Amino acid sequence: MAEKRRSPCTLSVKAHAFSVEALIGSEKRRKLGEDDTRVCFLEEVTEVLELPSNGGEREERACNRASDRGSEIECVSDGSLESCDVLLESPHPEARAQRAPPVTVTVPGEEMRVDLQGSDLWKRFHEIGTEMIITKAGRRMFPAMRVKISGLDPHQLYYITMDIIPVDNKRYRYVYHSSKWMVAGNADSPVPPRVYIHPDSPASGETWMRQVISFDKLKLTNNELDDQGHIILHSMHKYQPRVHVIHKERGEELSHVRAVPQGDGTRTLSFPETTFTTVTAYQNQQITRLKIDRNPFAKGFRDSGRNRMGLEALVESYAFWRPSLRSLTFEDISGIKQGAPGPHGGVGSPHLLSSSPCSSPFQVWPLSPPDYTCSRPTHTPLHRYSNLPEPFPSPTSRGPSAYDSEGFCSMSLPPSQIVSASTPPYGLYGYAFPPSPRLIASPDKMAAASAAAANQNPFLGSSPSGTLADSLGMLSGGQQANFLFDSRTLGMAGSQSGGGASQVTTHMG
Amino acid sequence: MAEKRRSPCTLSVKAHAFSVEALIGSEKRRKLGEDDTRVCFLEEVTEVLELPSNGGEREERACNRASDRGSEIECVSDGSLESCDVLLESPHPEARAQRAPPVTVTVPGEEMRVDLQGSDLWKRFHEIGTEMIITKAGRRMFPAMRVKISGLDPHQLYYITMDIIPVDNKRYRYVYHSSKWMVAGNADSPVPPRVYIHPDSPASGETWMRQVISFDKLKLTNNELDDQGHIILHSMHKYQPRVHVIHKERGEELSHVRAVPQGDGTRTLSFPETTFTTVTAYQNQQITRLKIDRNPFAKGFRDSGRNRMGLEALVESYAFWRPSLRSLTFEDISGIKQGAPGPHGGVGSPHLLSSSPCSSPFQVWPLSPPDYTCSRPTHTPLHRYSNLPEPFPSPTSRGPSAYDSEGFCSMSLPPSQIVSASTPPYGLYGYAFPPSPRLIASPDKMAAASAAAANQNPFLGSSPSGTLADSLGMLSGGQQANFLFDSRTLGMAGSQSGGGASQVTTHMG
DNA sequence: CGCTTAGCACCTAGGTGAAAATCT
DNA sequence: AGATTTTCACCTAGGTGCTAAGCG
Repeated sequence: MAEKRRSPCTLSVKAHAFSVEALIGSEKRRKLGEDDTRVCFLEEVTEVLELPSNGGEREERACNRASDRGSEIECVSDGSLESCDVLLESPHPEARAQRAPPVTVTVPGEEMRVDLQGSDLWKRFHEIGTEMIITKAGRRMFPAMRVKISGLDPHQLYYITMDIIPVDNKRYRYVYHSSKWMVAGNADSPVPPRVYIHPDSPASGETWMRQVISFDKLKLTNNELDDQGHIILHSMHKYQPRVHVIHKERGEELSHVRAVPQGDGTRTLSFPETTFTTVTAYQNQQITRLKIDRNPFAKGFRDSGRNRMGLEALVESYAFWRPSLRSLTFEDISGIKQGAPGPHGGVGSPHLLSSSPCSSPFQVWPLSPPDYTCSRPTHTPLHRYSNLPEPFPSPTSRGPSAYDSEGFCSMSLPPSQIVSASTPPYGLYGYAFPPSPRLIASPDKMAAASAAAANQNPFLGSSPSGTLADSLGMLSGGQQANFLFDSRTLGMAGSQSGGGASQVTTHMG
Repeated sequence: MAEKRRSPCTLSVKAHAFSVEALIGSEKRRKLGEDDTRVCFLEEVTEVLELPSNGGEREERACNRASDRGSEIECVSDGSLESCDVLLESPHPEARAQRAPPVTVTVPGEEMRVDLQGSDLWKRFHEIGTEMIITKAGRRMFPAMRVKISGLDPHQLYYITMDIIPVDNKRYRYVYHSSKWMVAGNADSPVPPRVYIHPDSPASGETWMRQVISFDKLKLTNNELDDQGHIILHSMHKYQPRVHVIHKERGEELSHVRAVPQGDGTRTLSFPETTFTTVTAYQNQQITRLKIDRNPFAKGFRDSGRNRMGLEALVESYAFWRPSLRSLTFEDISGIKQGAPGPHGGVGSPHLLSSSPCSSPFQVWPLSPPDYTCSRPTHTPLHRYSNLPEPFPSPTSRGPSAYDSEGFCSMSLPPSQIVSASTPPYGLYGYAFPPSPRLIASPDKMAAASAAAANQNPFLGSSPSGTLADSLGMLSGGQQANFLFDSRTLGMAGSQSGGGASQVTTHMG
């Protein structure tokens, strides 16, 4: 099966050029793990920013971005064991200084909190320097943005949208020699701004809060003439995704166009760890690896997994095609290893083919953390890299935590843990959330809703799922009957739902 | 490849019991074909029915159905070459007699027309006796309901929903001996009524009219405890799908629940050829065959196709596993044939393994058309069976018309037409409509919409696709700026869009 | 015996990065 | 030489009817 692939055990041509630094990666932080949903005990951080109109460094950099409407919240809080210094980082110090109270609040006392799901994975990428492939036909993001929102008025309607704005006005190029992104000039000319409207929009606050709001259907393209509605970006630029929560005013659906996104009923949220650089082909091998290890659709490029033959068979077949097994080069080893860090360690020769570039003769620790400033628009301190030399986890151990498996270095782990890689990583990350049909942000809007028995008219009666009611606007409550979430309540709720996720709390009317 | 299937060339165990009548089928009507979208020159039929409140035979039969709200339109018009008598049929003669003018019309002069897409295929099934499988997990319908609507107010918002009501209060069983559905008692107790809300809802009339509105994501289940929002039905009962067009009143989205579906802003449409009997396993072999031949997902059960080996290889491999090739039984032949009516005729022995039960020694014409009255709630005359003995089409010819390929009898066609089956039926029927991304009823609502360049604020500016505007309710027009379609205009439009489709025109406010 | 269910092989549909080809 | 496009094998995800087993 695996032999069908033309060269399953070799790095790309660019592998000849990658640097040792790039192969090592700044791995650390191994959590008690419970996937992305593990509990966060850290205090949430509230950053309510009011960008007056135009101004500040960012405004000058961002060409096509669609900001400057409503208040913008940036959240960097983190439930992981990472240094809490990060919590106070902000890519926009000038904006943080303006920290302003929320403007007119339609529902006084209501407080909205947003958790970024999969924050840990995002940070793993961010530490390396997240890259997102863009293609003419449109390419999904991985990871995808997933948020969980609290504090909405359950009976009000909201649109939730996402856009992606430039982080600066620079163009970048990746220097293999130094494994760094370097400025390569000014940004290209603006592209048509686009917004991805979450397909469940509009929906009630109740509906939104009940589900993880996923943007995994969103696609990025570099085709400026795209007619598929994908988000158009420039390659080799840095971007920041943003989520917008837009309160739908009753009776205003067909008018007051401009008021919708600009009014106080709109909140804009961004998570600095979700910034990324657009590419048409991955530049950093670590990014490639992490994508392959975590994106289920790239499973074909993992050599671990249940369908894999054992080490012996692999070596045999490999020797069959490449008779000079004994004269394996670094490229050979890396190639084998890159995809097959899994089931071998426990049964075969864990040293010969153990699992990562780290085991290569070139393996070294970086003397200093890589400079990621190019990948972050801020002056963020690099605290997170301070504990780099921690032992790496098993590259493919598939324990209860999705974040325990990375596929990097395994040398410090006993072979038994490596063997556990043979159990496939099904259901990791959000792609296999526990099937809670109504709660998953479905592409279909779960449109078929129970119209509640006991009534001949399917449009009458209560709607257990709420979907029908949401879609048909049959909610009985109104602005007079709002649920009020205060910050204390939400803070407590954080220990139930938002573990490990970036969070933000704000007021919204 | 094909040999992997355990018994690719045998009928099911039930094959021993099927009747010759069931194998023959009432085939006829071979059109010039242009798929489902071929032009219809027949005059459209308008049937505006006002079901007063309760009354009529049907009301007594339907137990759980959610009718009796708004006016209900039944349409049986047809653009095919079928006898035009059908055009005047109605399953509800008593209702037809009442043919009433539309009730309060919000927009005077506006006339709504609905075309059933794929009407020809529906009729093919209907002639046999459509069966739909229901499962615990939910099963899609095939064919799926697809309609095209004209005459809506482009600037108003509408919900489009579908429900499925019992045709009578009977339970049925299929008698293999006579290939008929027979009444087997009274209907089972009612099930929770459910409504499938088209995922694009709500959307503007403009949006709805621009696309084929497909209900192919709808699923049927026999699980009365279903929590997936699927439509719950009883097995072995007869049902009629209905489409509802519900005008969304501005400002009423959160109240006046009952008014929404009952008011004059609601139109209910049903197409008698879409009635079906629910089953947990197909009863009539003809239905099985037609499903396999037309549903792309059942392609694995067709033995035609590009990946198929030639007849010789097929026979060889068949003989390999079943050494008694020379003593092929009818079951053997039927088995081969059932799946492989395709590439053999032109190259090998078209008589030995040619393509259908019709070529079996049992092949006969039915002396009288099968009694389908059970499958139709009406006293519809059986005109459509009058021209039964017409030559059958190529079973797998894949010409420009999806309706030219059926997989029944090929004996009257030259081998060359049969060989053409080797070109796969990709893109037939609606599953592969010409990709007009914005116009296809997408599960995603095409949420990422262009916010029109030229504006920093993505929520401002015009929306070329209309999607953003529709979703955010930013249409500038209102009730004062309605497009008016009169019946003449719509009739002309029929030659562009609704060819071969069932149509209905009504007034709607 | 009739009907239902669960597992299966076989598909469609489409998301991956690799690699080669092409563009600039 | 760098960036982009295209094609491909290999996946996920899920829709088919078949089959055998289960149920009443």
